[in-house]
Amino acid sequence: MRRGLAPVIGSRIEAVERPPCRRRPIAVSPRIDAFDRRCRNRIITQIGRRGKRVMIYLHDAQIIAIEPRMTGLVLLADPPTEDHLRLRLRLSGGPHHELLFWDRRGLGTVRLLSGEESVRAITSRLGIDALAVTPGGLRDRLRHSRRAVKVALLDQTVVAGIGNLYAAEILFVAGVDPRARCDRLSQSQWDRIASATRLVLQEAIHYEGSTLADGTYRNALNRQGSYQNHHRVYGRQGERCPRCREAPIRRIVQAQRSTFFCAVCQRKTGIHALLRTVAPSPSTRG
DNA sequence: CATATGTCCTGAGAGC
DNA sequence: TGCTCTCAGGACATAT
Repeated sequence: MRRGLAPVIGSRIEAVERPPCRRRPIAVSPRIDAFDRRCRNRIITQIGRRGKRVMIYLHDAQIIAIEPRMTGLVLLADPPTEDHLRLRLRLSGGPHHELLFWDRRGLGTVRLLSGEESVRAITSRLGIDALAVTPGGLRDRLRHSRRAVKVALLDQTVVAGIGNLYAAEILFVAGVDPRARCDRLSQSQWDRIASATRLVLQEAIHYEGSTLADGTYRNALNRQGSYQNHHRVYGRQGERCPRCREAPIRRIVQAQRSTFFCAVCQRKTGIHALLRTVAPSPSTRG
């Protein structure tokens, strides 16, 4: 999302409005009239990101913080439907005349922050950024936690930026059982989790995200991502594991969220986990 | 303090 | 066909 918004750097905000929407009005703060007044005639100087939040920096040190949550989209193109259009920033002086926030389920939020202090207030609870995780950073924070590692990876105060889909993919690539307690993980497992986190997220960014069966996720130009075609385990319960090509991918529920994994390739301990670190097995089949 | 649960929301799909 | 029910999961508030 952040990358897709780069074209509006340098544009001027002419107005902020809430389009007519039959659904519940979006949660904006401050209220829309103050939001509009404080944004008018400001120049967008940079687009940033803190965890999963998109940050639009204005020239007077204000910042628009967008939290898309499940179904929120930030768009420079026409939205999928007019019905769920929640917020419109009218722009001038650049290639796009509007920046939209569209949200089918309406869980997302948009906040206007004044300066670094309020940014800190809103982001101070975020952990290390997912694209910058280190094995030591993860281990220091979680080595005494009794939680299942998959649940801990979803905690944004531990690592900021991993969602449910990516937690499953990361642990599969790392070869770690999602049910394993954090306080039972070895240094080598933390190493693999950290590198798998960076690998999976960089892949996902390369393919512009995952547009799942509900078709919701789109980039800033309303185009689908293609990372769903590269998912190793997410949503693939019952299919054979892409690594061992034998065991079926299993679906379980942890903390009210679906988890997908291979019970053979993601064992807590044992010879399989040890062998895996030595040589990533080439398939002898197929 | 650490961890778990309830809450919000809409559309899709199941079951009858 | 149309109704009711369940589920998906982000972050935060509240409970244990």
